Amino acid sequence: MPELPEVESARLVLERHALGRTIADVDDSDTYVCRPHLPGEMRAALVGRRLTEANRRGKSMWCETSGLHDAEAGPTLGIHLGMSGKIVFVDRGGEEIDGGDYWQRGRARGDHRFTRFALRFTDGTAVMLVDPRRLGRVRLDPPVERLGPDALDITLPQFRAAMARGSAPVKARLLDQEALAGVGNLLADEALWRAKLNPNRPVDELTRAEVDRLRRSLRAALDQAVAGGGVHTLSVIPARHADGSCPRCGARMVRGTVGGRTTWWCSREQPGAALPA
DNA sequence: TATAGTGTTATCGG
DNA sequence: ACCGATAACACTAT
Repeated sequence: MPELPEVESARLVLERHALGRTIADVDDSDTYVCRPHLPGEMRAALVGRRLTEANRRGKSMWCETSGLHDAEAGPTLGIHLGMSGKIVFVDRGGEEIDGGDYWQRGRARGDHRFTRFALRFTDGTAVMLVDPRRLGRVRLDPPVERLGPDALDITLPQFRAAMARGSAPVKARLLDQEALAGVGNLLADEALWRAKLNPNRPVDELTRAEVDRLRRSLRAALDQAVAGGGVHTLSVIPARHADGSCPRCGARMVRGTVGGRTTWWCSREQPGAALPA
């Protein structure tokens, strides 16, 4: 599902099409995705306004809105894609003309069965959140202040600080959105594989050189995935299966659970392994 | 029919 | 209170 690169693709869909159009109607009837709002609450807050900015930090997006009648700006619209969310833009005829294709798996273009939220504009176009699993979220004035630095912007000192606390496995720390924002399960495996670090290594046992190497690897993985439009374009992802082998050295890939998530690593290049029972 | 899953968060135990 | 591990969430694809 969406990690930073996919969310950036979704943000660009909003930026290309949703900014500047006037909101005519809002479908906020899914009370699970739109919690804690009541149905109609977001519609009442947004109709007549325009989206003026599409922002992102880690996997969270938020849009600023215009004021009504030259008044001050409106509320902030927060969007999180969860595990299966996609942002899709459709034209006046309901034809899908952008979005969604950054992650085609399990969904045909134009399949809007799982639309959970939508903004319809005065010109008849619309943006929608298509999210089969409904783990995505849309809300007003979302809390984003708890997120750590965006993984694309994080400086070396900030990255060192993010890895400096506690003794969790390094992969668990990479996934901690309060430490740094944007890294998901696949990106974490890729960065660790590139840095040749075992995902179970406790952060407090990493050398400074290893931490710095990890940041370079993460940066390279992010750049590749953002350019390619998604984490599915990363190198080690195709090897995450039962008889997968390391794309670099050919050794068998090993599967385990780290930080509560399914994790794959190279048995030869990422040694160190399982913590003693 | 049973299971895994690209994310987040409440809850529990140390 | 801090930290880390786990379950739960909702639902589809395999």
